[in-house]
Amino acid sequence: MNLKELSRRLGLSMTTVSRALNGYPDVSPRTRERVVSMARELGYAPNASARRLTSGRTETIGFVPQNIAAYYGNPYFADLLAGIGETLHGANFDLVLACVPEGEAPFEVCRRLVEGRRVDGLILDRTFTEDPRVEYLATRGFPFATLGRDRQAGRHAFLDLDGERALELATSRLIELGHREIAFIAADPRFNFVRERLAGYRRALARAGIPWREEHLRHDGIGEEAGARAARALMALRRPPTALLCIEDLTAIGAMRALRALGHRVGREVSVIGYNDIPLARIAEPPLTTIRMPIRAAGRRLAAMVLALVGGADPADLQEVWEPELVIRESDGPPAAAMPAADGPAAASLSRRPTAPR
Amino acid sequence: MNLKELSRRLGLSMTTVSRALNGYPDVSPRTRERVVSMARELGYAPNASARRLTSGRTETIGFVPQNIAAYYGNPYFADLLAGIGETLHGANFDLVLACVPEGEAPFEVCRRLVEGRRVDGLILDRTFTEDPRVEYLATRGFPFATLGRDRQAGRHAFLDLDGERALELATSRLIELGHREIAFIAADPRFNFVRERLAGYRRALARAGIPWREEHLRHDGIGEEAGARAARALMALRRPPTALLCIEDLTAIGAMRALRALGHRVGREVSVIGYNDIPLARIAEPPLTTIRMPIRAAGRRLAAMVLALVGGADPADLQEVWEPELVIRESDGPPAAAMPAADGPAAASLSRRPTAPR
DNA sequence: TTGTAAGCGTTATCAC
DNA sequence: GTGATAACGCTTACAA
Repeated sequence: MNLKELSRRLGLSMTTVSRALNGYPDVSPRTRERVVSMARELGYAPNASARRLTSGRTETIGFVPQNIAAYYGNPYFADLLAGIGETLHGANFDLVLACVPEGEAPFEVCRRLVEGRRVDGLILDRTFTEDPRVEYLATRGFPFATLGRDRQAGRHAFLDLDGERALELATSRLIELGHREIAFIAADPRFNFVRERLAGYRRALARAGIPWREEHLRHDGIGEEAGARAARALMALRRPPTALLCIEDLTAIGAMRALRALGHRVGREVSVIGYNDIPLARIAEPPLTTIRMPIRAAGRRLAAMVLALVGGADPADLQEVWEPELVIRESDGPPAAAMPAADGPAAASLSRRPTAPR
Repeated sequence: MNLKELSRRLGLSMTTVSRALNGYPDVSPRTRERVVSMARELGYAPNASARRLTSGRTETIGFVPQNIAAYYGNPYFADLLAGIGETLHGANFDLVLACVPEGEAPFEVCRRLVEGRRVDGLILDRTFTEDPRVEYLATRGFPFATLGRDRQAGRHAFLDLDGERALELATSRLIELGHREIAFIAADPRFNFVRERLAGYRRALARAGIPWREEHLRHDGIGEEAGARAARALMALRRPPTALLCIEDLTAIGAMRALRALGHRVGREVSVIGYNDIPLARIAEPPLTTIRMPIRAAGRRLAAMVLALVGGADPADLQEVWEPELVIRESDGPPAAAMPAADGPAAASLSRRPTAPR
């Protein structure tokens, strides 16, 4: 069933039927009613390809992750997509998910979508500081929004949870608790979100006059295994840290497991702070102190931004930075040396590797 | 830049250019070379909508989850999508992700995709025993594959990890270890995967002559919180179970946390078995005994199936059941009453609520 | 080997 | 209000 056939049966022209169906004003109420009911009866649905070809709009938005492998096992992904998808669905837009296979350039995938006119707009996640995707799209003036800022951020829509501020918050808290040996388990520093958070970490250290130590910075990656590995390496240092900041909750959970296996009581001798506040964080042992990232809401907002861009909005009006919030649970506390019954001055003392019970 | 313009510049007809670009044999090597290099130079890329309209093929596959909310916080989702996306990408197909918002019928979403001719095929996950999506698609003869079987399974392509067999395996193992009070933390029984696994659980119990107890079956849901809640409820029973089978790893992880909080040592007094073998399972405390689900490979296979269907394959030839594998780690063991130093006969004794240390 | 021309199913621009 | 008719950009018989 197509427009032609439908209008033939109605004894009307395609024009009139099309207008009736698309809610144009210049059609008589009676005609519209006839058309609509007949269309329903015959199960008419317009052919999306034809409509797209004619109108020039695809009513489709693409999502291009940096590398989908990076999301393996990460609960964060479903929530982000759910938020995006929900909003697009409400606008009658489709969501195309571009899965960039290992070894292929995400940039090429973007290009395929843009040049083939397969999408009206794009959403990018986990951008690199120098990101060919961003460069390509920004130069072309193509509508897109990123989760997180990058070097080109002035030229496009973005939504960012202020990662620098977040890590400043987390680091400062640890410092206030009395920690001076604070490590950071990060990931590939090409990621903007890694770079940003790192900056916050270093700034907080600097402000407190704590020297920054190279060996306290790890780039193992995001997963639990990476977190565990990094934690083991850190605790094996001659001067092991008393607190571990982690790039994500999953990383923190891995780190906590490793710490426990080494006999440390997390939240007592060693503090751990995560990032994102995934559901698992609340239920972790001990419950994880972390930065809250309203990821589903972020997905919704990103989708709304791209829809606005497609509707002609100015990217400059679509640049948001959300304030981070530190959710304090039980995985952090004063360092062992600063505990009530401890000897010596609290904050400035060197940390010692505690010999935990059990 | 479009075909018309490109052919004008080349001094060739659109036909010839189209053929040269699409690799048809009846075009001279010299011409093809000229065409290809000029196309590249001018950055020509065919308009997907136009091609779709003409060819009648969209080169797009849709994925319609039952309810995306059910995946919140579930790492399983990213892996499944990655597998699907990878394979589709290799075939130059797009992946449309349909996010069904809360309260809306997934069936309607399917219909929109099918009737608007937005996709050539569909992949469904987490089907219900009576699933309007399946009914609709199967009746229409539309190409689609499901992850898991359902009542209509004879009529469509599917891939299923044998959940019944899997739970038989897991349950039998617990029985062999000496357990007789074995609970099952399940989820909404409308899900086929829940029903199947439940059947395996009951069959194994029946074969061992263990009476099936209603109060040992829970339908709390999949997340960690649900698992924790169910575990607490079960352990509060007058005759608490000595072993907990869980519908997914996340459920099991939640249950283990709750058990520990109650003072039980998981793998000693109480056994727990999960399902899926997500990355977290290996690193859980204790490492979780579970059913291995090669979810990314499943995604790949599902995509390949739909591609085959679109290419004209017979659904009857695309029905696979994969053998489950039990990954034994440390979350299961003999029941407390059957431990070496225990009194009385091993297997048949009533379990007692152990009073754990710490 | 190459070209002509007829669609594909819409929407949009005109007249009437 | 309604109806011809021309795009939209491509593929593909059919001719040459």
